Amino acid sequence: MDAANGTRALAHPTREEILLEGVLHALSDPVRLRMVRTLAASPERLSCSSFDLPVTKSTSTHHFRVLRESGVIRQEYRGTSKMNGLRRDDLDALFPGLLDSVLAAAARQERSP
Amino acid sequence: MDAANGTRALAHPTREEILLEGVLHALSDPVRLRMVRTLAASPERLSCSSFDLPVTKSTSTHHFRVLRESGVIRQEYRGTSKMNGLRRDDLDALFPGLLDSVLAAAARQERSP
DNA sequence: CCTATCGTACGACGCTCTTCGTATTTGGAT
DNA sequence: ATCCAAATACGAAGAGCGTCGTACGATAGG
Repeated sequence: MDAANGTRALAHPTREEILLEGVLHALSDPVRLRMVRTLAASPERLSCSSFDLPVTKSTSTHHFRVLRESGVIRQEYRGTSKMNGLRRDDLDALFPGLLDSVLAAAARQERSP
Repeated sequence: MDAANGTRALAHPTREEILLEGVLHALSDPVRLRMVRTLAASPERLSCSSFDLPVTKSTSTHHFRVLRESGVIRQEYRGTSKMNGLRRDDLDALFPGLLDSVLAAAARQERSP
C-alpha cells in the first residue's frame, strides 16, 4: 500500500544465521519435505497456491513460514501472490551436499513403498 | 541372568523400515546430533556412560531410544553397559551421502561461531 | 549375599508443534 | 468504486517433545 515497489518486506535469516538443526527440523516434516521437493523440481519460483497439499491454506502458510525462517526457502511478494524459491546457493555453501542427498533420499524412498 | 550370552533383546527397525523423516527429526535435536557426532568420531562402539552430555541420565536414555527407533544407531547390551554404534551401512545404503553431509555440516558449523 | 554400577520405567511439567476455522488485509480486475 | 482471489493473523484444540526426579531392574564383583 505504501512501498514504492509495491512489495512488502519479509524477514529472512542471513546465510550466517542459518542453523543446521533448524534446517533438519524443517525438512523432517512430511508436508514441508514435499514442498521442498516440489520447489526443487521446478526451475522457476512458485506461488503458494500452485502447491497441491493435503492441508488447509492456514496450515500451509505456517509451513511456508517455518521453511522461510529456517533459511530453506526465500519468499517474496508479487502482487497478491507470494513467490517461493529454494535457497540453493546458501544451503549448498553452508552444508555442501546436504540438500541434494535429502532430495535424492526422498525420491528414492517414494519409489519403494 | 538367564540368557546364554547375557544380552537382553532390544527393538530395532529393519533397514526397510527406516524413514527419512524420522532420521531427519532424530538428527535435528542438538543433543542427539552431538551423540551421533561422537559416535561417528569413534571407530569402536561406545557405552552410554562414555558420552559427556549436558542432560541427565533419564534424558539421555530417551535420546538414545529416539536414535535407535529411528534407525540411526544400533544398541546392544553388554553386561550392565549398553554399547552404541552408528548404523552407517544401513544409512548409507538408504540415503547415500546424507550422513556424511550432515556430519560435515555439523563440524563446519561448530567451527564458525 | 550384599553392594555398587549401569541403564530403564514411570509420571510430571512446560514448551513447541501441527492443524484448523474465521476474520482480515492486500492488490489486481471488473 | 466494487468485487474477488491470495495470503495472513489470530486464536484454539490436541498431540508431541525435551527435560527431570525418583524408584526400579539387571549385572558384575567382592
